[in-house]
Amino acid sequence: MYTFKKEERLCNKKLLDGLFRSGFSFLCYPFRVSWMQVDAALPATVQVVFAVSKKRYRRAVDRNLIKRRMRETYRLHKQELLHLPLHEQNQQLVLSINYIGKEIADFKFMDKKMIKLLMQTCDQISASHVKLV
RNA sequence: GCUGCAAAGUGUUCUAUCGCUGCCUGGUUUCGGCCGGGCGGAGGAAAGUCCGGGCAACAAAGAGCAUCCUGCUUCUUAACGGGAAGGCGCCCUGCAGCGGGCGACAGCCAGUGCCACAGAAAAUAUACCGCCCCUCAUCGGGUAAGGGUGAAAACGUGAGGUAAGAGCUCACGGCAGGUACAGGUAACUGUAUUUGCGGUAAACCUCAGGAGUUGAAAAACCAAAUAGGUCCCAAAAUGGAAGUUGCUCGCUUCUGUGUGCUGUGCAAACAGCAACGUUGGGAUGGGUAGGUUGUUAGAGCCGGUUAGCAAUAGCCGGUCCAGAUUAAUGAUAGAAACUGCCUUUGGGCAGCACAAAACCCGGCUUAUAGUUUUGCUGCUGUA
Repeated sequence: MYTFKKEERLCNKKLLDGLFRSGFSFLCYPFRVSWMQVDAALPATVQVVFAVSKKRYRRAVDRNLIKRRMRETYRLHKQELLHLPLHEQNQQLVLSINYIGKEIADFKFMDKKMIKLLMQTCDQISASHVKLV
């Protein structure tokens, strides 16, 4: 349920390249999201990657803190907001979430934004699906 | 007691819920998994990547030259540009000692160069003022005692000496080199004697010692997939159209097909040969992505003991202590320490440093809230 194992992380280099080259993207401050639907079988319904700019945050301690908060908020909400709708539509997704905020946000703020982000993603996917059909 | 400096040590803790990662392990299974349990899981600097080593691959007869690095001595070590002890110089300090701090601290008596501005002159003294001699005077000659300049002025003071002067001579003193003796493993120190007297080697250089190159994205291995390379074997045609047949295969006819060479022919063209290409099969070594090893039992850590002034080393006993790889070591809530501020002495509010392993060690450097210990400077109080 609230797990976040290796299968749910995006490690495949080819998929990553494809995501950044031809995926869709939108902004949901303080995050920037890129996503792409995948036909080939994945080990999990959604594979995700979190990123924080090294240019913006010089110290490794800060980057770690942001990534951990992002991961935690994603972990708590992904099941009901992302996995269930996708499962109904029989879709698979790769996702990247970039942190672009200028300051280190606290947990509550990130939590709120992550819920919004996930819902927005779902909307976009179903919209594109309808368009294709 | 306070303050400052230096050195050494320490670098918040606990509970609940939900997770991540490594190892061990129980049950179940349709052998894909599923449900559990236990034990570990960032640092003193993990940082900067500045030195040194292990390890790995490649290179390599030996010697010299070049280039780069190091530079008081002895010791320590796997090694070092690190460390320890000692020597010398400078500073704290007006002198000496104690104590503390700092020092690229080998050689300008091998050679070459450089020394801004000012100043007459910055090094075999081209003499500005001055002094002395000669002269009626100028010119000329001697002179580094004095003036002024400068970061630095021809070793300092006194005497002799002289026309005036000058280490020219002498006495005392300063610094440097040589020699002898004494002490010390040595750097060096002391005494005697002798020779000399600007600085600069983070100037070239000289001397002594050292350095192969590249780094875990090193390197070794694994079975598949994809595209292409090379080699071998086989097929000689192949595409299109028409006919034959109920249809397909097959067969027949017509037509098109790159390069080179040879032959026939005036030419178009035809025939033959060659490799290349085409199709199918096989082999091969490399690249990409993936996985495993390398990769955490080590110059390890803790305690004791022996040797040593110490760095350090030996011996004995105990112990196993992170291992990620788009990169784990967390999030939330509550409580307790600690530090400020407020206070109605119940408490309330705020803060809690610097900073994240990436093959592994030894150092150095830099960052660091608090707090503990030791030493020292300064101030103040008491006896």
